[in-house]
Amino acid sequence: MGVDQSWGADAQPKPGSPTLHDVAAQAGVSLMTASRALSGTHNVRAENRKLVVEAARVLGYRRNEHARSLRPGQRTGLIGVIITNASNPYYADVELGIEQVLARYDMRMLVGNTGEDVARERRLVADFVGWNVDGLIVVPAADECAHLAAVSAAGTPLVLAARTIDGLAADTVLIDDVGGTRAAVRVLLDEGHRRIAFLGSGMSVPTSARRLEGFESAYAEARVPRPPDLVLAGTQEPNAALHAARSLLGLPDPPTAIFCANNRNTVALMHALTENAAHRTPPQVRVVAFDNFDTADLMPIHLSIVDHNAHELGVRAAELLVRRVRGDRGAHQRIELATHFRP
Amino acid sequence: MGVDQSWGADAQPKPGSPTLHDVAAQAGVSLMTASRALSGTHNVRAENRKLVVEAARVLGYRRNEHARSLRPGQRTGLIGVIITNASNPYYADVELGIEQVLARYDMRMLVGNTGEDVARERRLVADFVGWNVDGLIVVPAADECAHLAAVSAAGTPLVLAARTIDGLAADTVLIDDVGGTRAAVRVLLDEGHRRIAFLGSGMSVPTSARRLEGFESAYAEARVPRPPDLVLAGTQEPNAALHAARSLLGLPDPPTAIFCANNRNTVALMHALTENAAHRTPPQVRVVAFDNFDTADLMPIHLSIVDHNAHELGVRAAELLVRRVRGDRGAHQRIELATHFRP
DNA sequence: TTGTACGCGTTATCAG
DNA sequence: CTGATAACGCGTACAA
Repeated sequence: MGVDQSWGADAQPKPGSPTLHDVAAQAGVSLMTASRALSGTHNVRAENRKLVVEAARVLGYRRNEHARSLRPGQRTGLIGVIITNASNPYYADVELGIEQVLARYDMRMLVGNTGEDVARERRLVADFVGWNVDGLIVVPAADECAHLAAVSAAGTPLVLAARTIDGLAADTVLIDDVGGTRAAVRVLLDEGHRRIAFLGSGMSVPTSARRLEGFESAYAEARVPRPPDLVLAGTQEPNAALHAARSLLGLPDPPTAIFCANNRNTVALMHALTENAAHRTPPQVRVVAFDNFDTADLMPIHLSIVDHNAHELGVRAAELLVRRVRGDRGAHQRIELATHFRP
Repeated sequence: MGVDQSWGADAQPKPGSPTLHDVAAQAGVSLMTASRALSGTHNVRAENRKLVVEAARVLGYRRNEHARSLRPGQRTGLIGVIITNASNPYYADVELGIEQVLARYDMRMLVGNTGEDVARERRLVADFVGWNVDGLIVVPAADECAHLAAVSAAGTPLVLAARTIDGLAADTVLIDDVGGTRAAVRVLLDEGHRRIAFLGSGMSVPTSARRLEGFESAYAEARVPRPPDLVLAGTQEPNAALHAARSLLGLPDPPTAIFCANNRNTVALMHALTENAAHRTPPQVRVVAFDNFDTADLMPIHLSIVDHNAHELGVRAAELLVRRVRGDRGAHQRIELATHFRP
C-alpha cells in the first residue's frame, strides 16, 4: 500500500481498471497463467500462482464480469428477481430469503419492482434477458404470461413465487393460501359462526382469489349455506380496504366473524373498528387474519392469525432455481408451504 | 406469432439467442446499419430502419448488454445498491425510491443486503465493481470505509444513504436524525418532563448515535440537568429492545416520558407496557417515537411520532447519483431530509 | 505446466 | 448514409 508504482518513462498510469493483461505483466507471466491462477484451474505452478495473486492484490485487479459473461456457455451468476412491491414486508422477506440462498452460490440479484404493472414486468423481463440472467424469480403481476412463457421456452429457468399463472407450466412456490384459509374458516364455522365475512379488497387479485377459494370451500365442506352479501374482494385503491371494512361494520345485519385476507385489510379493519367505537371498547367481532405482523397482539381486539413464512418462500424459490440453473431438468415442481394457525 | 420460419436447407435453428448479426442478415443490411438502427443513431435511412426493427421484432432480438458493456467508455446502466436489511420497511422504502428514479433513466439495480456485516459489504462492493456498475448507493454497515474510499477514488460515483461515515468524503443523504430528535425532546421538556428516557437499543449504531446526540443537545439547549440513568442504547440482540423496555418500566423511579429511537424499540415498549398492565389500562407514560408505522394510532397508548420519508431518501440519493454518473463533478453534497413531528 | 490464437456481441472509427 | 475492421477482457482449444 502506498507504494508508488513505476513502469519507466514510457509507462502510462493506465486510466481504466487493471485487466488480466496488466496482472500478467506485473507478475511476469503470460495472460493464461494469470487467468488460470485466478480462476482456480489447478494447472499452475504454486510459485507462479502466488506471484499472480500478489500482483492482482497490488493492482487491485477485479475480473471483468462482462467479458467473462460474454463467452458462450458461461453462467453470468446473475439472477433476475421481479417482485411486485418491496415495501410490502411480505415480499421484502421473500427477497431476503432469495438473497440468502444466492449468496451461498456466489450469485447476484438484479431486482425490479413492478408495482403490479404487467407492462413494467414485461420490460424488466426483457432487460434481464439482455443481461443473460441465469434464471428468473418472478412474483407475477397478472395472468398475462406470454413474456414469461417465452423466456422459459428459450431456456431461462423460471420460478414463480407467491402466485401462479393459469396455463403457464413453471416451477412454483406458494403459500398454501387455499388450505390455510379453509382451515381458519372451518374454525370459525365450528365455533358456530354462520355470518362470516371475507374482507379481501386492497390486494393483488391472484392471492386474494386463492384465499377466497379456501373461504368458499370451507363453507362447502361444512355444508352450511354461505351468506351471499359478505364477500368483499374489490379493487386495490388506497382506501378501498378502509371503505370495505366500514361498509361491513355498517351492515344492517353485520357479520359475527370476519376473515381478513391480508395484512392491509386487517389494519384497515382495525381502524374501522376503533373509529366506529369512538375510541371505546370496539364491538365484539371474531376476527381471523391471514398474514402475521409485528403488532398483531397489540390490536384493540384479539386476532387469530394464519401465519406463514415469507422468508422460507424466498429460500425455497431460490433453491429450486439454483437446481435448475445447475442443470436439473426434472418435471416442474409446485411447492405449497404450510400455514400455521395461531388461535 | 406461430409462423414457422425457414431459412432454407442449410440453415440451423441457431441455438443461442439471436444476435445483431442475425438481425442484420434477416433485414438484408450490414451489421452496422442494424446497430445504428436499433441504437438510435440517426444516420440510417428510414426504410432500412424499419426493416431492421421488424427483423429484430420477428427474431425476438435482445441486445447483449455484456457485449455492449465490454466496450470501454460505455455506461453499463447498472447501479449497485447495498443496504443493511430489506426486511426493515425503512430500507425497503429507500430501495423503492431508488428504483423509481433509476427506472426513469432506464437503469437497473444490483441489490445486496449486508445484515450489518462489513465483510459482506466489502464482498458486495468488490463484486459490483467487477460488474462495472455506474455507481453505488450504500447504507454503510460500519465506520470502516477503506473499500468505499477505494472505489470512490477509482472513479465510481458513491452515495451514502441514511448513514455517514466519519472521514469519508462522499455524497450523503440523511434523515435529520439530530434535529428531529432534538425537536421532539424539546417538546417533552416544554411539557415539563424532566425524567425522559432514551430507548435506543436494538438498532444499528450510527443512526442511533445521531438520535442520541439530538436527545442530549435538547437537554443542553434547555439547560436542564439530564438524569444519567435513563439512556438505554445497547446492543441489537433480538430481544434486547424488550429487555430494555422492561427494565425501564421497572425502575424504582421510572421515567415520565420515553423517547423511542426507532420502530423496533417502540413496538417492544408497547409490548412491555401491555404485559406490565396485565392487559388492562397501561400506565400513563408520555411516548414519542422516531419512525412512523401502519398501526401507530392503534397502539394501547397515544404515540407522538417523529415521521420521515424513507422513500424520498431513496429518491434523493438516486437523483444525486444519476447526476454524478452523468458527469457532475461538483463538491460533495450532504442532504438532510427534514422530519415531521406528529403530536 | 505454459503460451498462442481465436471468438463471444457490440460499437467507434474510418473509408467508401 | 452505409459497410468493413478493430478493439473491449476473458476463457476455450490446441500447440509447445
